[in-house]
Amino acid sequence: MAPSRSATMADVARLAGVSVATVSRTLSGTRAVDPAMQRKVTEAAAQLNYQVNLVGRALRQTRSSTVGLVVPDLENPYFSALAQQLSRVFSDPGIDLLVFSADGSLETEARGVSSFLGRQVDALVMIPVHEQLSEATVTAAAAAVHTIQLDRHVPGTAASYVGVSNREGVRLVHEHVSSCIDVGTHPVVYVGAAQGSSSAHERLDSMRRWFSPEVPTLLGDFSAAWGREAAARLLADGWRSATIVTAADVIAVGVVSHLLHQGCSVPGDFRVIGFDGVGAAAFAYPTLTTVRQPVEEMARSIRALVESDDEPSSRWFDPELVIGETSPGR
Amino acid sequence: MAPSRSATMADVARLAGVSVATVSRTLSGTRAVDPAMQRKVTEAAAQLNYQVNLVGRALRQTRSSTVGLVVPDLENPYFSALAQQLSRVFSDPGIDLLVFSADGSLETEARGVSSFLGRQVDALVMIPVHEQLSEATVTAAAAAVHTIQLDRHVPGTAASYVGVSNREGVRLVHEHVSSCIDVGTHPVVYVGAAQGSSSAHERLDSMRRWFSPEVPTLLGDFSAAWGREAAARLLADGWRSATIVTAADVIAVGVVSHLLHQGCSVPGDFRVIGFDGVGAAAFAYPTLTTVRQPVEEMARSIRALVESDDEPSSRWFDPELVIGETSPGR
DNA sequence: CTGTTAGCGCTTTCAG
DNA sequence: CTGAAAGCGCTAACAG
Repeated sequence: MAPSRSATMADVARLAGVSVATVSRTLSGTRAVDPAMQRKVTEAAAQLNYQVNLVGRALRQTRSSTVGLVVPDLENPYFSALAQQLSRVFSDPGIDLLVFSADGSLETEARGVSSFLGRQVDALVMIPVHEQLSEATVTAAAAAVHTIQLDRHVPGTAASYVGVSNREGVRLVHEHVSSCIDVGTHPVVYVGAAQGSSSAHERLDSMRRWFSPEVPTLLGDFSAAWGREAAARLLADGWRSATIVTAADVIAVGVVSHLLHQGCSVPGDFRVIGFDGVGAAAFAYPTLTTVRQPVEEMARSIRALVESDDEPSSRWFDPELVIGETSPGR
Repeated sequence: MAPSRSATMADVARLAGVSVATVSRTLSGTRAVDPAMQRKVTEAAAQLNYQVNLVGRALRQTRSSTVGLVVPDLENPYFSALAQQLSRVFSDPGIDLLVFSADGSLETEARGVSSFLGRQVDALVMIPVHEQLSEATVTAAAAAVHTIQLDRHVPGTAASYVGVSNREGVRLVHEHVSSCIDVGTHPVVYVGAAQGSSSAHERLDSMRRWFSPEVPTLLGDFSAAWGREAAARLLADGWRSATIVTAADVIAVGVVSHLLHQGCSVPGDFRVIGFDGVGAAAFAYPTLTTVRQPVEEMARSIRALVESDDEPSSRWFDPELVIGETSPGR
């Protein structure tokens, strides 16, 4: 079927023999309408297969019942989990969550934000690509619309923030590891992601705080490929046993995979600990000891922020340690 | 900073001392404008921090430089991979790809589609939730705008289709398995997803065609949890060795994980084969033998369809077998 | 409860 | 090349 010009409210009004105002009121239910007219309108609309033009509505109302979400990347399972939870919590009050991927690029991120602003979103949720370099974009967003940063934090902006306490997460890891081994004599290594995102930054800082300022550190990105490479480097450097704390489950999966392929024992030789606790990684073999983030609660908290019209505020959730086979309890 | 009413073209025109038409022409570059005026406009716009209101533009132009993507679920790594690739290919020609998750629900899917239609998207890409029950929604979409079904197919609609040949995928699996074992005497089991999506359907049909009409079959959903459960059932039913073909990598990960936890050998006792070949599953231990879909090419093909204004058409890509450790070559 | 009408911000004829 | 003005489809005053 060839796309045909679609019916407008005026068409419906004409067919139903009423005014456009009555059509509008019937269809959006903003005001009482005589039941008889209501029926005529509904029938005419059905007959013409009328679909409300949200662009017209948004232009008039200067809002759009839409919340925009800008993520750095959709292939990171943690981000897709957040996106999925957010869609779900906004579905209920009839708000459409639209997702835009910045594809790891600051320029694309800026484009996504101005696109959403130009579309008159009611609120903007974003996981900033970079801790410093995304500042202009976050600031621009916050100046125009209610903006909530998620997971990653650009300091000094007027936007709200929802995330997990990375410091508490690493504290849980430290507590767990301490109860299993003697942290003073057994080596602990950190495989993280390069500075740039606040979560990477905070996790590294917390490692230094809870374990040791000199904790050996390998920094790459949030990917399984990087996990493999990091493990290869450790082995090449002569490590034969250690506790490897990682910045994300995907990294941990790569680390574990490489170690096992090289004939190392996990957790015998190497304990491995992940971060995030969402996605299929949790179901892999062996199961991961990880820090689980409460993504569902975080999503609900964001909805609450969007609905309230309070001052920008920040909320840190406490994560939870999940014991798996890559680092079992004592 | 409190969100303030943002500047409009009229404001820019006033400040620059020109007409709104000139502002429009300068900013969108649709027509030649005197360089001097151009400069005045650009400066005024910068000074007022002017951002074009895309809603006004879309209302006037009846299009929006936007393509909508409706997926059943963002947590399925295959879908997020497609979403990511699509964002990337549309980024180049300056089209925003906006993603909406139907959260597995037909109602939400319908809402997503009418939302995009109401927003005047230039084209709509959708992975239908259900092979039959999504028909009304796909048809409605196709009647209003250029619509392309992706991965899953609702028969008998006027929408284009881009996907992989599941029959060819299963043929590759059959060829591989036949070269490793005697398919006549060694058991082959299929762990799939319940009918509903065309891909699940086609993969099962192809299993029956290439292997045997009586191939033992367990149907669940596209999740690692289901993979685990299916493996548990197989063991409970007394299976001690088999080749397990699955409908997706996430399922395969769950199957492998459960088997290894129960002390079975993979691929010694059980060979396991996945489908999709994207995401972190490929980096897990042991590595998966799987059927890789050419997601990048598929995304490019969709962009080509959107850009051309031809009749609806369908395109099936050939997948590729990737040998991993869960079912090595002979 | 219903109808008329004025715009939301923008692009695009149409004159000049 | 520039400006005035119409109008995209809708909702919200306002008057009846």
